Amino acid sequence: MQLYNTLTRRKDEFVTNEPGKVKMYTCGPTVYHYAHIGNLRSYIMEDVLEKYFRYSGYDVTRVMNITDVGHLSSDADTGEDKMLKGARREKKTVMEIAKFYTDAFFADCEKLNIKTPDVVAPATTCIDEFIKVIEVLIEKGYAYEAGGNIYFDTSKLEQYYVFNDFREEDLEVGVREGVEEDGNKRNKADFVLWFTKSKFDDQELKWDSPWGVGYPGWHIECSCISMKHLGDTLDIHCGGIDNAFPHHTNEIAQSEAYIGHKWCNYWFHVHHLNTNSGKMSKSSGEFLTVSLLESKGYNPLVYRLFCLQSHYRKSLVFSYENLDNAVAAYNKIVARIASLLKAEQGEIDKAAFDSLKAGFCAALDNDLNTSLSVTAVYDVLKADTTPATKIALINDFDYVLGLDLVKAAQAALDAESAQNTSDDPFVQEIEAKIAERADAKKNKDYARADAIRAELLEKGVVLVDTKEGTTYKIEK
RNA sequence: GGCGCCAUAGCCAAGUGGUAAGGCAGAGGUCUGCAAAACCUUUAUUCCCCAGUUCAAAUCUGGGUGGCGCCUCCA
Repeated sequence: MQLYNTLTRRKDEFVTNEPGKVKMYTCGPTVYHYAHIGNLRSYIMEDVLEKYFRYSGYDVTRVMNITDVGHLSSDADTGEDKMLKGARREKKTVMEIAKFYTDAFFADCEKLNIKTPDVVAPATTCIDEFIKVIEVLIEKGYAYEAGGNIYFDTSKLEQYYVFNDFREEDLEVGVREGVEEDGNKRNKADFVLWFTKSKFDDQELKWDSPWGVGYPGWHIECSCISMKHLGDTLDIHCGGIDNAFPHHTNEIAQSEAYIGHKWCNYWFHVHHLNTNSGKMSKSSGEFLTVSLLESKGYNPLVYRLFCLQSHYRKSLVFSYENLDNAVAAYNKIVARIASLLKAEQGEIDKAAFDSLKAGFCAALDNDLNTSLSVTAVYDVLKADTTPATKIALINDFDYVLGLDLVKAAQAALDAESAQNTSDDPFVQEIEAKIAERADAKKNKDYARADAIRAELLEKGVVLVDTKEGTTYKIEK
């Protein structure tokens, strides 16, 4: 499998440290608010990656952190902790906020068919590890104390800017509004490992440490959690592209300074979901959540398809027009599968199965080309082979795609057959109207027939005339 | 100011040297009392622009233009 590696800036053949085993780390959410669908794009693409590893036969161990402390809303110890800010907004404790939004995050993931990682570790459960690693970094001379905080000294590294050709003097500190430079730092790029001197005294979560009571910096958690659960080598580290610098750059700095050798070979970065006005973010602009899409009648899996139709390394523009495009595509695929399920199944054609599967794998082997993998589904639907073969293939692909295609088709068929036997008064009313319309049609009273059709449409019932009679669909 | 990514039809999008996949929308047709649905057919002489390399360029090189991201909150 070829994967684009941000570290080498090219597509590399994916080779694990230990044959057959993938150690995978994913930066998890900061649980101070709901995840928006842009955040979830990353988790969808990472889920596809993880599932494709498993589909390809790898034994995967995947770890994800939950940032429930230490994520300041700006550098230089001037910004509030995001968690604390959320807590204050909702008049709850930090831990209540963390619990609530962690649950909300995994509920969204479930709706999107995103598998929960093998290990999910909240930062607050690993404080001892953070302290241990920071102590070693100080011992080794990579970290220093200044103004009550512990900083990582980036000048001690041979190469700090691993993902970008930044030159320190070209970096503009405070390019963003509201960010001030921290005068305690020896070098521009240094970052805080442990805070004890916070400008706000009411920081809720604090722990004792050799440097005083305080709390960890944001970057240290991912390094420590990864090393705690996956050891001192990592095959692939995932996250949003905006985290490449500084977050992932700092992770590499800390981790490699601590363990003294190369840490992670592959860096997988998902690009952003944008709106017409630019990047979607929690702190500005539109706030689109899975629940909001559901309230507008969208199946969350349609959003998953929307993401899959693009490539993870391309920025994607969200619009309702584009999402509607995915709705139509999803419904059509499901309808075609439903008609396959109704047909005479036949035998599975092994040769056809293998060759269509090869096309699907070739797509994903090429830097996780999910757009082509969706095309592979269309190739199956169009192929000259038995329904049994097609359904087996789509089920097989859906392990990775996670679109519940056959399940949705089966549900549609079940709903159809339930209609015939339902004693729901609404259904009986529809049946009566259909019978009335059939009579009108027989008597060539088309005005009456059309009036009945319009009346039912008003109630969200769409009539479908077939040779066998009239069926209907109830639309949301 | 520095660094990076990207530009293919109305929209989404594949294609990394051999003559433009696929999907959605649209158009025409079959079916229908008419629709809808379904099915069939169809839709880019051309890939942001200008040079260059080559027998051959959407693809490689150089120079532009435009969009986006990062440069200490972000997935």
